[in-house]
Amino acid sequence: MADAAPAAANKRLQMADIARLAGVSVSTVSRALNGSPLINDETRSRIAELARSLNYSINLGAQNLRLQKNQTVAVVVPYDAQSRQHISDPFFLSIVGAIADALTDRGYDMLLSRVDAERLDTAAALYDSGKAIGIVVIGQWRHHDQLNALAARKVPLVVWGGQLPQQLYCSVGGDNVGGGLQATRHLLQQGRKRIVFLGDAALPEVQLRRAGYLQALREAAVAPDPKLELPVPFEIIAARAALDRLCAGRTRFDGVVACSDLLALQAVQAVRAAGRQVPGDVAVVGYDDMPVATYSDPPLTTVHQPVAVAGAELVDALLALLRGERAAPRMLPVHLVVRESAPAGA
Amino acid sequence: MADAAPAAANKRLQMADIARLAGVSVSTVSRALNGSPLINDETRSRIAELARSLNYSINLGAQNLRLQKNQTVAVVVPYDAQSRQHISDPFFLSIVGAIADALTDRGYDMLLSRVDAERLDTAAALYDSGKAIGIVVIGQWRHHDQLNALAARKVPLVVWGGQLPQQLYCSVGGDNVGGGLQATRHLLQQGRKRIVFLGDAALPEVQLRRAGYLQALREAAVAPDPKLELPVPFEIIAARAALDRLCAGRTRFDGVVACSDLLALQAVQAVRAAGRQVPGDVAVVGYDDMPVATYSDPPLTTVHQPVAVAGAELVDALLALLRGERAAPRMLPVHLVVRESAPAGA
DNA sequence: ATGAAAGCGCTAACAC
DNA sequence: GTGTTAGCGCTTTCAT
Repeated sequence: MADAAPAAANKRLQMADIARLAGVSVSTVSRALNGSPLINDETRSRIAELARSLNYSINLGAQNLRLQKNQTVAVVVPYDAQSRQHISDPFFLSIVGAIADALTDRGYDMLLSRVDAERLDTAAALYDSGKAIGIVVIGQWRHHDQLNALAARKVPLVVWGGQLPQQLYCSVGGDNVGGGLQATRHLLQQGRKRIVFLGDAALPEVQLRRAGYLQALREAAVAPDPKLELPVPFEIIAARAALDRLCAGRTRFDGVVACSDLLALQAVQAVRAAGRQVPGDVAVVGYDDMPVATYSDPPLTTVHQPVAVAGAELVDALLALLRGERAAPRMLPVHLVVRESAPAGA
Repeated sequence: MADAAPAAANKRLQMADIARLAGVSVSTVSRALNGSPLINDETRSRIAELARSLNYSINLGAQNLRLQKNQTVAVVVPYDAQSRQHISDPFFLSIVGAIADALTDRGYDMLLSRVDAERLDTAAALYDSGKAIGIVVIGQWRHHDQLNALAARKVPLVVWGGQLPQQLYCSVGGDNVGGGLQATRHLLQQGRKRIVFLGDAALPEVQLRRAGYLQALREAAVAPDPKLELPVPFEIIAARAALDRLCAGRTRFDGVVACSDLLALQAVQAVRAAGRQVPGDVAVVGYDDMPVATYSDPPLTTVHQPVAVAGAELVDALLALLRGERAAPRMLPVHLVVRESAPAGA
C-alpha cells in the first residue's frame, strides 16, 4: 500500500525513478546521463531515451551542491529607493540585454536583481548565499566605498562605471573624460561659449564627464560658470523641473552637454517650451547613443557607448576574476555621433 | 596539522564553522538563524552577531534542496536564431524590467534566459531541472503549439501574448483586437482610406491586431487590399527594405498602422525618404507607446500598452498557478494616445 | 534549550 | 560495466 500508491503521482521525477524504470542503479543513470565512458552504449542510449521521453532533467540544485559548482551570475541594477524609480533608462535596460547575451553565449545563467542604490553592499548576499558565483553591478552610484569593501572581502565583482583612484574592484566603463571632452569641444567649435552641464556629479561617471567638460573649456580659454552646472538626477521629472527653472531665470546659455539621451531630450523640450530653437539658439549633445537618438526631434548629436562590447567585457572580466586572474579595470573608447541637435556646420 | 591549517582558508564559510566558533552545534545555529522560538535570546543574538560579522549567509542551494523549495522564476525572452537578433525592441526590454520589479516586490528571484524562438519548448528545461519553479515567456511567436505542449505537461507557465482558441496555457496580453481597431478607426476618421498594415501576421498578437484593422475597415465600408498588408518581421533592417519597396512601387497609401513604435518610425523615415510628408501625405500610428514615441519626430500617435501592470499581472498569474489555482487568460485594456504623426484634426 | 543523526537528489571513490 | 556507499550544506525529528 505504501509503495504502490497509484494516486497523486505529483512529485517531481528523479534519478531513482529513472533507475527503477530502467532496471539499473542510480549510479548507472548518473554516469549514463553525464556521458561517462564506463557505460556501454546500449545501456546509455536506453537510459537517455527513457529520460528524454519522461522529460527528466538532472536536478541542478542537487548536482551543484554535490559538485560544488554553480553557473549563475548575478546582475544588479540599483534603483533609487527615494523616488521608487524603476529600471527605465534605456541605457540600463540595454546593457542588461547585452550582458544577458554575453552570459548565454558562455553558458552561464543570469540572475537579475534590483538593490537599493544606497546599499550596494547588500548585493553581496547574492554571493554569500551561493545564489551566484559572481556579481556584475551596473553603475557605482554614490557608493564607491561600499564596492571597495566588497572587493576587499574578495566578493567576485565587476562594476560598470568609471575608473577611480583607490579602486579595489574591477570596473569596465566608457571613456567618460573623453566623452565629456568630445561633446564639449564640439559645441565650442561651433562658437558656443555658455554651455550647460547636465548631470549629477556625485556619480563617478558624471564626475569624470564633467572633468572632460572643464578640460575642454580650459583648452578654449572659456571661464567655467558654476551657474551652468545643473546637478540633476537621472530621474526625468525632477530634471525637467530644474531645466524649466534654468530657462525661466536670467542665466544665458547656448549649448547643453547632457549625461544621457533622455536628459538631452528633456533639455530640448524645456528650451522649446521657453520659446527658443534647437539647435539655432541652443545646441544639445546627449550621451549613450540609444536608438531614440536617431528617431528623436531633432536627432541627437550624442556620445556613442559600445553597449554590446561592454556586456562582453563585463562578463569576460568577471570570468577572469573567477579563474583567479587579476582583472584590470578597462576603459572602452567612445565617439561622438553628430546629428542635428548640434550640427557640425557652425 | 590537519585541523589547524592556517594557510589558504579560501573555502566558503558554512554553518559548521559558525557552530564551532560559537561553541554550539549546527542544529542550534540553524535554529538561531531561522528564528526558531526554541533558542534562548542570548544564544540567538550571539550567533546572529557572529554570522553577520563574518558575512555568513545560509547556503540557499543546500537549504532549497533540504526544504524542497525554490524562489526563482525564469523569464524567457525568445530570439531569432536566423538573424541572430538580440533583445533589442524597447518593448521587450521594458516588460522585462516590469517583471523584475514585480518579482522583487513579491520576494522572488528572476532568472533571465534567452531561447531560440523556434524552440520555445526548450524553455521547459528551466523547470525540469529545478532551476526555476515557473516560467514567464515573452511572446508566443510562431509556436502556440509548443506552448500548449508545455502546459499539457503541467509546466507552470504564463505567456505574454494574445488569447487564442484551443489555448491550454495562461496568457496575459493587451487587447490586441481593440488596439488594431482603435488605431485603424482613428485613421479612417481622418478620411484616410488606403491604410497599410505593418506587421507579421504569423505572430498571434499581430494576427489579432490585424483582425481589429479589418474590422475597422469593414465598419467604414472600405475594401481591404492585400497589397497594403506588409508582413514585415520585427527586425528593423528587413522592415525598412520592405517599406522602401512599397514607397517605390505603384501602390498608393495615406495611412500606416504599425505593430511597434520602432516599425512606425521606420515607416516615417521611408515615407520621408520618398519625398512625402508625415502626417500630411501619410499618417502613421505606432504600437506600445514606449518613451521614444513622445520624443520622436514627429511624436507618435500610438496604442498604449500598460507595461507595469502587465509585469504585475504576469507574475500574479504565475504565482496563482503555483498555488494550484486555475489562472484564466487576462486581457489588459489599451488606449490610443494621439500625437502628431496622426493628429485628430482631419 | 540543545545535540545527534537521518536525509533532500545527486556524484564519485571504491568494490566486485 | 555496474552496484554500494559516503557525503555536498542544510533542516528536522527524536532524544536528552
